[in-house]
Amino acid sequence: MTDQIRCRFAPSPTGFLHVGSARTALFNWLFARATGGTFVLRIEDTDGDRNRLELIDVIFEELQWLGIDWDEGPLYQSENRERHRQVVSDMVGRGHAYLVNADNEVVDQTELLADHAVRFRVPKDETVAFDDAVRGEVSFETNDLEDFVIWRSNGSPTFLLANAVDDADMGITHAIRGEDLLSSTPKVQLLLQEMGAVSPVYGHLPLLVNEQRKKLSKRRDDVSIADYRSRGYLPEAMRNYLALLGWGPDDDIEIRPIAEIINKFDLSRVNKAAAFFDVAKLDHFSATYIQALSEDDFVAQALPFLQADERFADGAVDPAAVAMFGSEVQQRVSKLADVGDWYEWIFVDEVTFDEKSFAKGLVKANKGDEVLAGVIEAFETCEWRADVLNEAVRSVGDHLEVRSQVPVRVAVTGKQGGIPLFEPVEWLGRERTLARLRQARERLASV
RNA sequence: GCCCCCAUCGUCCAGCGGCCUAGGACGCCUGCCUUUCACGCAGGUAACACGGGUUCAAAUCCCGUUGGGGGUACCA
Repeated sequence: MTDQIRCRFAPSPTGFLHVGSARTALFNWLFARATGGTFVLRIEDTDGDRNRLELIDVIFEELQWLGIDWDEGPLYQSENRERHRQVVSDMVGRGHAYLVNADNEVVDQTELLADHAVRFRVPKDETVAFDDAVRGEVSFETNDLEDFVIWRSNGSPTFLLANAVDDADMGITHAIRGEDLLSSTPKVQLLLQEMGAVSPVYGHLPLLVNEQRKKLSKRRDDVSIADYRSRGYLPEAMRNYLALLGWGPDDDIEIRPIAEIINKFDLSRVNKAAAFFDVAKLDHFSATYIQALSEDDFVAQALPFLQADERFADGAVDPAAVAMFGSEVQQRVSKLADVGDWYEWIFVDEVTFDEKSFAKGLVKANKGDEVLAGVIEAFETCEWRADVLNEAVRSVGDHLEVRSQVPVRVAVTGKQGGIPLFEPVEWLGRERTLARLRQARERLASV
């Protein structure tokens, strides 16, 4: 049981889950699942900011949404305050750490004092080396390290101290985290060493970067998992995509069930170079997962997004109609928030013309007005059935020797592209369709 | 500045000394399908940063250069 792997995801309670953090959580989870190890969730609330519990819940929700479950925890670092204090106090007692006042002047005391911070006494002329699980041998000289703070003057431990103590206490065997923490590793190792604790194996994941190749930042970049969730990306797609940032299976198959990913995952084969979070590729993954949904499932998942879509009046979205054209929409979207684009003309009272479409599909179209006139005439009396409507439009086009569908489509939907036209038109009904056709003709005449 | 890390198509990965005239995916382009758009299918475009070694043989190992990034807080 001693070689049982234990890894952890240790976010700080910021109130949202960053895509980079999510990737870190995912890799830890994959590693645990791949090795039969234990995945622990620990909240690094070193400031003891427990009144922000609801912010922590957001992180749990996003992890659950991604299908990342944990075996132990959540544990709160703030609950180990006394233990942390004891460790710091012991270090001071042993002379391996010292007090410092508000002006950063050394205070010669062997007991912890209020309003005094504690700095760790970094040994001189030593080399701290460790074998990083993804990077291999990494080493630092202690002479390059300053005596860092391990205990704040407000009576709380710093990340460095709490991290070292908790990993040791929890028997964490592998600490897999972002590369931004690489240079803090020697400090943690020094702490561990001083405590006489065994160091976990560290594995530093390559950073996720933006197009400028800078670390993804909350301010500049679109980084909240919640945002992607609210845009209707499927969690399986997001998880699959995230798994491929910094790692790839040796058989080149990218989109695959999570069980296979777990099977193929190998921490030692994780990349070292930073990766760009490419939304275009995410879109492709998401589209693929959406297409794989059953039609019923797609409709059920799309409905809430349509109902929340501000383009539609209350009650305008007819679930039966959504279901009727569901499969056509399903193969055209990459995220659920986009379904409204395809249903828009169907559920809206008055279509808004896309200027480019209107110009191309009607103004510049060959005999656009004549097509509309012919179709209006046919639609006034023909049987109101999709196939009949389709034939009528074709026949008008044949007589005029032009392609007649696009002008009609633009007139009725306001746009050039879209799902097959005639079934929705049948659903729309004669009156509304005719009204749109006539309105388009008037608009055309006024150009 | 100092410390550390990194370097294969525009992007994400495969490649772990010979199978590489470098493979897959996204994107982009072309064609097919289709009186719309998309899906699908078939093609195409495009990379081992540079310079030295080591070796019979290097994208793969070593060194250097250049470039990029991270850290350098009583944030984590």
